[in-house]
Amino acid sequence: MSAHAPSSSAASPRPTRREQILREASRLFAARGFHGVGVDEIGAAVGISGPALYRHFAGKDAMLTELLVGISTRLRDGGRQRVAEAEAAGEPPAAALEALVTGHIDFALHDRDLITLHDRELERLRADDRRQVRQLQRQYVELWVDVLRRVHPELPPERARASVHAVFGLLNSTRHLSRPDTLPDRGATAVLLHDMALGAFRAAVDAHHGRPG
Amino acid sequence: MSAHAPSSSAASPRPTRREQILREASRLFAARGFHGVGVDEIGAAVGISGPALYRHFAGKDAMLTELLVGISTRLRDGGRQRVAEAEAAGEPPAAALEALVTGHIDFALHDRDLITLHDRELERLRADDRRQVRQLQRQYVELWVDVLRRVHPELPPERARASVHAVFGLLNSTRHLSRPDTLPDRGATAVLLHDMALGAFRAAVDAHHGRPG
DNA sequence: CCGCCAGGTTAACGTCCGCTAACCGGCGTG
DNA sequence: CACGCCGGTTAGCGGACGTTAACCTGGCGG
Repeated sequence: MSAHAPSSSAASPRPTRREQILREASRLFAARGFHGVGVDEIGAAVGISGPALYRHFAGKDAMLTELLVGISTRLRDGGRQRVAEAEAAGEPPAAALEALVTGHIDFALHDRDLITLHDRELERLRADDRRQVRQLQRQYVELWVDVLRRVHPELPPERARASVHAVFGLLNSTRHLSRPDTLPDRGATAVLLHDMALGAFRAAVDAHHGRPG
Repeated sequence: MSAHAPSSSAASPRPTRREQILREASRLFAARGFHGVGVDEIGAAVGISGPALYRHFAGKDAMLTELLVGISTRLRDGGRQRVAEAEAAGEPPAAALEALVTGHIDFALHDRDLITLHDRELERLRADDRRQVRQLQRQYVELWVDVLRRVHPELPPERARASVHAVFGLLNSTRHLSRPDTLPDRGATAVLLHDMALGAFRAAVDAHHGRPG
């Protein structure tokens, strides 16, 4: 991969050209699919045209790679940090799980296009890049599984993993949501998703002991 | 649309050529995306090659259209039928909701590729076909919303709709699941998803009254 | 037995697309 | 002031892709 990405941390007021391109590319890829968007179109979206993109990226594939590796990394690292903070504060595992849920929702609401891409266009990557992204995703899942099983040690690993995948599906549904026709504001949506995710987890646990009568 | 589809009901032992093509096309489209699959590839998957497909379909677009219209119609009609049956049997609304959940899970587990396609490749349709599919999807969502609000009349419509979308996300996560590395059998997965879906709905309702302390 | 047609084949066409080549202007630095 | 290079431009190439054309064949009805 190319060496010095501009260290995608807190929002810079003046986005660099690279960042503009990545932003527009993610928007277009999410809307029409990787193969459905041409380089001319991406260029036009940032006011330059066509082959000028090659001054910033090795090719169209490199843009998708950077987007997917970027979001997978940020998800994993953000999750790790939240869990570490909760533990450092001496909070119980349940608090760490809530922190994971809240963090993921923030991500899904803020970077909707990237959330869409990262489970939709993974197969378009070159084999080695795909392996890398899958590893990052797996580490993120395992982080959730570990925390979930610390809250409910009686939950078998495969069952915990399936529950986590299901909750990801629930949380990532924000991509269908959040259009003007839905809930009033993002806050309400976030709270609703938070509660539903925890409710789903609780149901997965309750059902595993005898069913609740 | 072309007139006489072979009335896609119960599994015929000898699938017609058209059905073979649709099956393989859905598999390939789900795996690599509509634009990522060539007609030669689809042909090869059923043992014929390339342009022979045009003896059965007007074009590549027509295959996708038929797949998406087909699954959207079957989802909506299947849901309507289950709700009608529950009502005819004099069962309470909660039973109808459970029937919807169970039916959707059956669908998601059995037609995984189609479930994937129908929220992933919608934008590739021609405008009028897209409108039709969206209308079918909307009717399916509204069916769920109506049943859900019959179970919990105090739930505001927008909140109910958001909950339904979130549960769809949860249920459709089977597409990530059900690989060999997950739960032992489909039955266990189905039960888990069923319980989590109902748990998520309950949480959406509980949170709406004062939070449970 | 003839002919037709359903359902294949291969060849070819036109377009689109990713990418490279060649060129160029402006601006910061020695 | 000259120069280099960063970041643009347009032209064009090569290959892939959807689709059409032209042709072929085997089985079935009259």
